Amino acid sequence: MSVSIKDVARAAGVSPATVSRALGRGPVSDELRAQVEAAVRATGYRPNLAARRLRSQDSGTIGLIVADIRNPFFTAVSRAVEDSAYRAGMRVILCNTDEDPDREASYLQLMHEERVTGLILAPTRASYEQLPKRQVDFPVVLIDRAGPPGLHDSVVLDNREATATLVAHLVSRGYRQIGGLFGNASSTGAERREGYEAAMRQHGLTPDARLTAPSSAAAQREMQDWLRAPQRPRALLVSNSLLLIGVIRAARAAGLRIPQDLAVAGFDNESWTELVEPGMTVIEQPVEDIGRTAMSLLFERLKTPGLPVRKVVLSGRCIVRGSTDAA
Amino acid sequence: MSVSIKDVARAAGVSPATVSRALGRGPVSDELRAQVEAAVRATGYRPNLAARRLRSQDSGTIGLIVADIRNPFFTAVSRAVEDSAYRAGMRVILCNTDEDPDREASYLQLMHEERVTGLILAPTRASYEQLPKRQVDFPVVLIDRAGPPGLHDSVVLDNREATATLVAHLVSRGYRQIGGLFGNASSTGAERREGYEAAMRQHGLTPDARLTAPSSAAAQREMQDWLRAPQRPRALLVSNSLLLIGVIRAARAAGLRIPQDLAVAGFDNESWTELVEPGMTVIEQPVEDIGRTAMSLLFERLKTPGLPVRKVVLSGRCIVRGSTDAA
DNA sequence: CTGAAAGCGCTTACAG
DNA sequence: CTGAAAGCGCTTACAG
Repeated sequence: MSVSIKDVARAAGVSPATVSRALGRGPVSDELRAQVEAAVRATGYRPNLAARRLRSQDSGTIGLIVADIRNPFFTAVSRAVEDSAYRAGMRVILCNTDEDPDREASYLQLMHEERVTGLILAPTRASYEQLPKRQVDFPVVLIDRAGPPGLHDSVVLDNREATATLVAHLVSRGYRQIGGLFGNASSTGAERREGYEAAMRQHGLTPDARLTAPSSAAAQREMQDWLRAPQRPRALLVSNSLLLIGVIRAARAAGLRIPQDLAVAGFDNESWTELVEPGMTVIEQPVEDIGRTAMSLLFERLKTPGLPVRKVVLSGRCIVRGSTDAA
Repeated sequence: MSVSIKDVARAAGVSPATVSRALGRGPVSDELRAQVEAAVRATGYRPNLAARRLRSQDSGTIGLIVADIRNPFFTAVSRAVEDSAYRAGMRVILCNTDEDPDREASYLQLMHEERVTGLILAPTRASYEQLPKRQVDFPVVLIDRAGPPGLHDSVVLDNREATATLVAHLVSRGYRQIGGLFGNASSTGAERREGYEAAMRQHGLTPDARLTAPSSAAAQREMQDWLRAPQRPRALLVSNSLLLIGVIRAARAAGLRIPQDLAVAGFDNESWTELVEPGMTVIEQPVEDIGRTAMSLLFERLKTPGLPVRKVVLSGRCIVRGSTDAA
């Protein structure tokens, strides 16, 4: 069937061991190396990674489990992770849980079966309590969502700071009836909600938070009635860009203009948030940094397993646009 | 280190072969099966996929090489492919070329080293001529972009029909100076350009096509001068959603209102194309179908290698919105 | 620097 | 139905 290292060895007139060394970093004379390289070209040989991994006991693979690849935040983080891995000569296995704990559990199992070198994980909210119980044979770095303290390295946004910034911004623009819409499937939604509520109280205002399944459609449904209620919010803080789409749709369906009738502030600086009139005020997350930092934490832990658990908290950047400026 | 099948065998009081059979589809008595399952639980055993693949000569893996995972079209197709694969009990290796032929070549090599069962590929334009020369050990299905005729199965959009539809729509709205902006990195961009030019001539109009690197920023740069030229187009056909973002930005920078000063029609029904005022007229691609069909073609070819080469051409759906309605 | 040999963890004919 | 044995394609001590 496929060309093996033995075929190359035969063609080069050397032993399989020498072929292996010539392709890797082993000591081989220039003469034999040239013969091997010629034989590789002649035979079209490609090493079998399954065999290599089995023998070397090193998968050379990083696992990456994200919650929703449709969320551009995770797409961007994935790209950063893959770039880092590629540079380090490692492969990435990307899996998408869709916020489903069962799928997450099955992917976690897959990571073991693949014997990954390390794992970068955005855990579903339901898996939070499971994390300490689950024994893993490889280092784990949590992204976007922190787990139980002191368990795994993590890199997250400063959600408290970000929500405080948005609330302060809205208050400074004169808004007082500020509602909040948060995803119910992640600790991130929960943290942003807490940050929002704390900030509201600090300003002497009454928080008015709602939770929704993390999709545009669910968010739109949740907003439908709320925006038509007499006590509807005049401004809205929305915890991610998928929900934001639903909010905008609901506002339009209810005949509410942004920002005149309803101010809106969200998360993630997607291209479209600038294009949709009057421009959306958002917290921009340092997506590249999150991915890169996660890989750094992973590599450092692989090198020095005894390191204390580290939590890296990154700041977002508030981009003010027309959606919060009723003037 | 890790628990192996021998450890499970010892714990269950059976041979490794029996453990293997109990975990697979082999014939095992209910009694021994129960013992094995208990031993698996007790030991926390996870099969080593590298070993399994090496021995069984079956990677159980589908390769998926896309051109740009930031393009939501490919994100959506990827999800469909992964769903199909998951249901078939297969894994997917997702790689992203960023339209770089070198990266594509290196990923193609990776696919060989992983001994993938089959490959789904959106080839870069530069690789088009290489395709026939490249010998592959597994079936390949091309998506989004067809290769040389008769070489590989493929599933593509009917680009000619789609562009004809858009041109006819614009003409029916009274536009005659209709320009076209197309990506220069893919055969898709080229096909849409040809379709556009043919349709323009059919309507007795002069085509005015420009090419650009496939990013929002490049598109914006390309449009900058064009939109300020005296002979600027009054309507614009844009070949994907990334370019569309650049076009909208450039139009705004030039102070042109959509659609009053410039009508715009594009591809891919992203959420934001509805939200950005006055709504973008687009061709919606059947992304789910594309992914699913690609997997079907692959599985059918694996089952029946002798099948003739098939090209599945799917129709897009034209969604008319305000961006082409200056009325 | 080079080769012969062992072995990574599985699966699968081969006997029974 | 079950087990002993061979072997998938590599890499890596071990000798020389």
